[in-house]
Amino acid sequence: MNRALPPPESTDRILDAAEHVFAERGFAGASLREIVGAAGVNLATVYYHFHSKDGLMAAVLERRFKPLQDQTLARLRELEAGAAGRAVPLAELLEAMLEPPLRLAGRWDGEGAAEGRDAIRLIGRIVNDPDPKTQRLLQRQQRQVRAACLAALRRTLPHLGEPDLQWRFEFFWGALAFVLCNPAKLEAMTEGVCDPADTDALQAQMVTCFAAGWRAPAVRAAGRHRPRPRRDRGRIDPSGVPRADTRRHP
Amino acid sequence: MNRALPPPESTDRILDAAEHVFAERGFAGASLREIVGAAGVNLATVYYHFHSKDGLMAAVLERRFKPLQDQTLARLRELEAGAAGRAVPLAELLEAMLEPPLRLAGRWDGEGAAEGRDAIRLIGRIVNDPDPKTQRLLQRQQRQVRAACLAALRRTLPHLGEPDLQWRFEFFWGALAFVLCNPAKLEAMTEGVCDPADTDALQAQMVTCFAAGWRAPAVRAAGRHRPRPRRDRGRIDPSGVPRADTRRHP
DNA sequence: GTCTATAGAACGATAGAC
DNA sequence: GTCTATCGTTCTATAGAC
Repeated sequence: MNRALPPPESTDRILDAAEHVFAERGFAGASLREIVGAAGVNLATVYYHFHSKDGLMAAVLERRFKPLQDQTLARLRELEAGAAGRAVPLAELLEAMLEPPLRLAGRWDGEGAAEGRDAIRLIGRIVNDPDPKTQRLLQRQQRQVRAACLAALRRTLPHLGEPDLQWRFEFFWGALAFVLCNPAKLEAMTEGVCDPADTDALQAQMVTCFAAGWRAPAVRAAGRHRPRPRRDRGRIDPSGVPRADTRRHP
Repeated sequence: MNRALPPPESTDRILDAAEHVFAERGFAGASLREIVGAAGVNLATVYYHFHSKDGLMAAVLERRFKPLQDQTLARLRELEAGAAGRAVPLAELLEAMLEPPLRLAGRWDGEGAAEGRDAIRLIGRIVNDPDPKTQRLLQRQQRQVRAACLAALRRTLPHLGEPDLQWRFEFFWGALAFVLCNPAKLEAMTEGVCDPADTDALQAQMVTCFAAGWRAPAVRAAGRHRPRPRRDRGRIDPSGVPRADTRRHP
């Protein structure tokens, strides 16, 4: 297909290979030897350019996150400008949040082929990684976009209190990451009913589901966080979760 | 607190420690040495009882999944019986799906302390793990519950087509896993607005958001999966996903 | 069943020639 | 900048005494 393009520099080949292997095996499960094998370079080259496994991962993430951020922020600014002081319609906000990741995920066939898929799968991996180092990196990257989205949502959904808004905001990203980051699983679980490559269907379903979900009334702030007040409504189930006879140290 | 209980068997201590370390570091990132250190047993003991790292992980998961499954299936049967042929109300279905994991996650303070949290964090880890071996194990475990939930939902939400239903079903579990499996991140990201220990608030928000989202109309089946038909509505953004010219060193 | 001791392999990282 | 060669560590897993 693309014959005229110059061969990718070795750093790009390393980043591409690392993205793939990290997405496939996770950070801890990936070995630099598999990465350099796939990239067709030497082990020492990685250390020369990125000086550690951590540094390589940081470079891989930065390459993807920056454009995603920029695109989303640009779309939001555009919407706010067009709204001229009024609240931006909910569906448009949702689409602005969805479009950059979906466009990346949609690069599914053709020349970009596996690139987008690996990138998205990797993002899905790390947003669920509790490792503090990863989380700091991620949080720093997402802070600005998150604030911008929430600010717009507050104006569009003034009936929601802050906890309502942020819980549902997390639901949104969680749902998106879940279906995007593990396409093989989605297809297997739904037995082909949901096609992870069909980003148009995904976008439509996300917009429909969350526009309605976010418009739902605020949850009345019931006396929050009394230790365990959950009503045991008509329980039968005799099997409890295993009790404290499973303990840590005697 | 609980003094009369017999000391936990070494297999239970190993399972508890493994659950904690697997949740903290992931499967690949966890080392058996850290696990046996926390469990206060010898390395060989693990191999005697579980005969491999894989076997240990399988045992850890089985201990948690079985009760979760049984509880959900029991709740669903109970609801269907009470409905006597009519469709089960949506809110009750949602609560039946939420209660078992939330009860496990809610074991947050008191004697069970970190147990439930580790279990839930681990589940959150593995549902997002693309490793085929993990996925087969998970799929086998979840198959029955998934089918039962979907069957009930089909009766309660007859206006939804099969793709609508299953997309939104995945959104639901994705959202739940996202907020449950990484409590530290949720609290940091929301700057304390969302308290992951407040499972009552989480349940209320999930029910409200997804009851509305699932009741939303079906997405009209637009001519599905033409390669890249997404309308570029009034784009400004010149920054595409980075092509191969974003590099590290000039 | 529970231990010590260690095999055997893979890992991240570095030194140093070119 | 790119290579080969290797260091030192850590890992899963096993052998064999008690």
